[in-house]
Amino acid sequence: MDCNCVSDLLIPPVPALWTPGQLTRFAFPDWAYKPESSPGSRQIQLWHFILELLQKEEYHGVIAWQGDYGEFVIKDPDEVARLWGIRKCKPHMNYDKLSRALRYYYNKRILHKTKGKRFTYKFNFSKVVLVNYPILDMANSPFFLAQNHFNGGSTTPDCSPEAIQSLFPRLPDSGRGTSLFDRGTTAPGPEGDKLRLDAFPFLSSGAPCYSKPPSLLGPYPRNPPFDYPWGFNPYLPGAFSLNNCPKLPPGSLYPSQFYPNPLQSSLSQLPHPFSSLLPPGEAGGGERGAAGQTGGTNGTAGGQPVRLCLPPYPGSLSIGRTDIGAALGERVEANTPGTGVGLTLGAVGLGAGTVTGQQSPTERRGGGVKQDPESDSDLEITDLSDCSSDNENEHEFGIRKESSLASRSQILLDGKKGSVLPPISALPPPVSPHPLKSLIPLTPPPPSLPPSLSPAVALHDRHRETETLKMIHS
DNA sequence: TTCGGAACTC
DNA sequence: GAGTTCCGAA
Repeated sequence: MDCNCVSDLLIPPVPALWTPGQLTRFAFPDWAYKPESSPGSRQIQLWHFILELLQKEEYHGVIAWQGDYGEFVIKDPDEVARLWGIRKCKPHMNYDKLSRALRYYYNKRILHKTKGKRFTYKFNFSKVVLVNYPILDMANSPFFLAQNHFNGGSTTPDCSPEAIQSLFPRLPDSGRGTSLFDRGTTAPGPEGDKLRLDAFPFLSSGAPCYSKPPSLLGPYPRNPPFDYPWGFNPYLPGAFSLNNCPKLPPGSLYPSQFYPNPLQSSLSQLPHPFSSLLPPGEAGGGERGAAGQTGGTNGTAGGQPVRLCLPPYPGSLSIGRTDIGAALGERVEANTPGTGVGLTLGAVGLGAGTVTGQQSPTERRGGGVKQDPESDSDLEITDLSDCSSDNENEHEFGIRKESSLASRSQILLDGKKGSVLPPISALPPPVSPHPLKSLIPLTPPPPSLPPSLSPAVALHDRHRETETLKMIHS
């Protein structure tokens, strides 16, 4: 009898950038989570499954990103094995077998073990990328070589513009798409496939630019991995924001990415491919969006020069702010002259991990609450009653939905635990202060935009007023 | 706890 | 090919 337990399991792709409701610590390209990237969900590969779990907030108590970029820890090996067994209709799956399957990836260089850390593995995303999109020779890119543990990744990552550029042999010049490459309508063939930078949000993980990427979760330090001059802290909101990096409004505890509308409006200002981060129909949304689509003059309001606000990457990033910014700017400007781009923080995860005291898997086993029906991020674990053959213990497999909503409510609503949202100082650092992560124009928006629509604009105006007053006083 | 060989299934 | 299962070794 065929196993139908997961035959209908189709996990929708998730956006490359996370909304506040999708609190996660890393943003990986959506294809990395797509079950269709493997030959059918029924034959989902383990590493895809791992990514799925890692993606889902409700499983952060079971498996979660931790430590270096791409590194994850299996907090509950038995639970992960159980979920994997459910997925594969292998009721007798256990961690020993699961780990054997993970070890199977060692030789394939998709995973490797983090020595000295229990149940901790690390994705080799350069390999993963190659598996999915071999056209990107990332394995040979200095950008990724430095991250690659299999070629002596302890070397300082090469974050030079050339290294970064080596990842993107072709940059799009117009239009937007929904996949890794925009399929050029006028230029079929290799030149018609336009790489979407936004399909690689993980490039912004910071890992390639960090000798030691920021640690993320509970027991790990949350300070920036290195010191920044002038007290710059990339993990604070607005650290990369516009106009000499003014802070976000007081209520904005998180970078703009966590606010859908600001995100959209910000992205919509950007030239392609950054504007393509927005869903179709939204990229041009707002009064400032259209210019980005047309490669127009957005980002240069008032004729101000292009300015970039980049963190000074240490180590190999001797190029510092302006250099890499110029490199990026040049690339962007090649397509959209005069477009200013700035860099903002990567996604900050609020995850329900060790910080929030979420339910243990055992506790959640009794719950079975289907949470957030609107979310597309639920892992569809279905009954194994249809599982075939050796499922003599199939009664052990039930539908167990994790009630992450409850834990999320605790995070967000329980005043004792979080007071709506934890203070920014209590937040884990965002993972990716990398320039490619999210780019926001640094120049002020056109005056047509009511300040009420943009707290950042209001701040900017306030800042200008302050500057004016200072000038008057001086 | 981690590893890898070997046989095996699908 | 991609695991799964079993097992002994470190």
